[in-house]
Amino acid sequence: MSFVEELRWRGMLHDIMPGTEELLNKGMASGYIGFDPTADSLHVGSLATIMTLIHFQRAGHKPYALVGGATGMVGDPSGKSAERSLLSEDALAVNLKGIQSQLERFLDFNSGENSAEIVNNYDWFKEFSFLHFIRDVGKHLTVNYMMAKDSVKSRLSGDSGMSFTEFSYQLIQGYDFYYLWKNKNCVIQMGGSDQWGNIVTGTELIRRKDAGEAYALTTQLIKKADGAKFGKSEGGNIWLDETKTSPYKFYQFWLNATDEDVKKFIRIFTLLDRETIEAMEAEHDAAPHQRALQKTLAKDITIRVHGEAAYEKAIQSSDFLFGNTGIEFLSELTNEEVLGIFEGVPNYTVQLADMQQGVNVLDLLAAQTAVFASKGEAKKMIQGGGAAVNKTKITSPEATYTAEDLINNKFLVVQKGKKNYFLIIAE
RNA sequence: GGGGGGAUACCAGAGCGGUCAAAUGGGACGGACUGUAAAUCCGUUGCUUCGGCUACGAAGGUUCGAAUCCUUCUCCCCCCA
Repeated sequence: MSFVEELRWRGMLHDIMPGTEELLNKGMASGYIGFDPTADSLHVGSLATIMTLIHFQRAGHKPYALVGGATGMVGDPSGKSAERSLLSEDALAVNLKGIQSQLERFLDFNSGENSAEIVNNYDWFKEFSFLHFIRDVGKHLTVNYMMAKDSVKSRLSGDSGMSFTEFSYQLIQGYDFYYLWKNKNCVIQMGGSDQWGNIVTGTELIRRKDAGEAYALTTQLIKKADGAKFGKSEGGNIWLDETKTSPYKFYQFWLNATDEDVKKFIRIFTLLDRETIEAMEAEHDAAPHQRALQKTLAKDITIRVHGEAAYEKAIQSSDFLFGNTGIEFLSELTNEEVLGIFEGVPNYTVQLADMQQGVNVLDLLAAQTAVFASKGEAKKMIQGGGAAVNKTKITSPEATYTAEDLINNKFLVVQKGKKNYFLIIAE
């Protein structure tokens, strides 16, 4: 199946420039996607564009992943309603490194002529002087053209204005495309649908500067069925970096996808073929409570991002935390095994001596640990029946816990709501 | 340069001298139901040693008492030139 057909049935395709499909069907082509170094890790939102690159390579084309060492210094105004603050160059360097090492996990860098490559646009911008840039690049595009872009238009009509720096962003990204086209024979740029304007500036530059042909393709922005932004959970982003989002939490994020979303996600985020997915959907509809789709989705992505071992651990933790296993189960484990199960679950340390004296729940959960932000919140939550210790609901804000309650004389398992677990370690 | 309007909790937005820790809606969080779904319903949404304390753009002032009135400042919007 061709690359474009693949994206199409998976529901990933958003927009494609005429001629793109024909070109790709003629044989191997090179294409790229840029990644913004706005943080030191990619998140699940970037995963969709990574999948695009993976499909691109699997279809026999040569993928380039561009990390934006130069563009990151300017800041993409697309989708932003206000001027962004600039990242320091130090922070940028850290971010670039983090993102680059993550990208390396997903693509095949050893597959002959269509091996993936990672490039950094800082490499061709660092020696490019401002004067040469405005002569060689800026001269080819009119301000009128640049102002017609949505990302610029919306800012000009808004209240916050737009700096020259951000206005010029599209030229920088446009030149990236030109550079890769010229030097790496890169004929297509891909990206999320919000990147269409920037990408087309590139094809336009290539046309006007060298009368060359280049192509563009964008993918659907992922939204949840209820319209909410994809990739957030309990107030935080879901990152690919295991120190920012533990594999357990990562696994849980996918496992909790709604029935409606999961059918979309499994097409976008896994490489399973159409027959397999459709068969699985039928199975899911017959027994939705088994959540076969969610489990498959979560497994597939967790393994791809964090590896088999991390997945096994996530399963083990999930089985204990959400399965029928009673709290007694923990007493049969060694301390190391308990810690293993709770790896990725936030934990706090308290004094064993205090526990021997007995500690009031509010002090325990809001003062000695940060399970709750304040005693008031803890109190309300307990009164609302939303907190539990060792899988047993806390009945009153006056309750006291002692060393007697510790499992293995060391652990206390705390739940805030049904899904948020905390481990308290007494030592 | 002249004239007018505005700034309230995560967001939107009421309140215009005491009954205001501040209506209402959204969001977020929790509970029930369930499948660790969706929908629905219910509850919570400043801190507290529960005596109070800090809060309505900032700083002062009037008053027994201010989110509400006055002064100055900062920022935003609109109209005229």
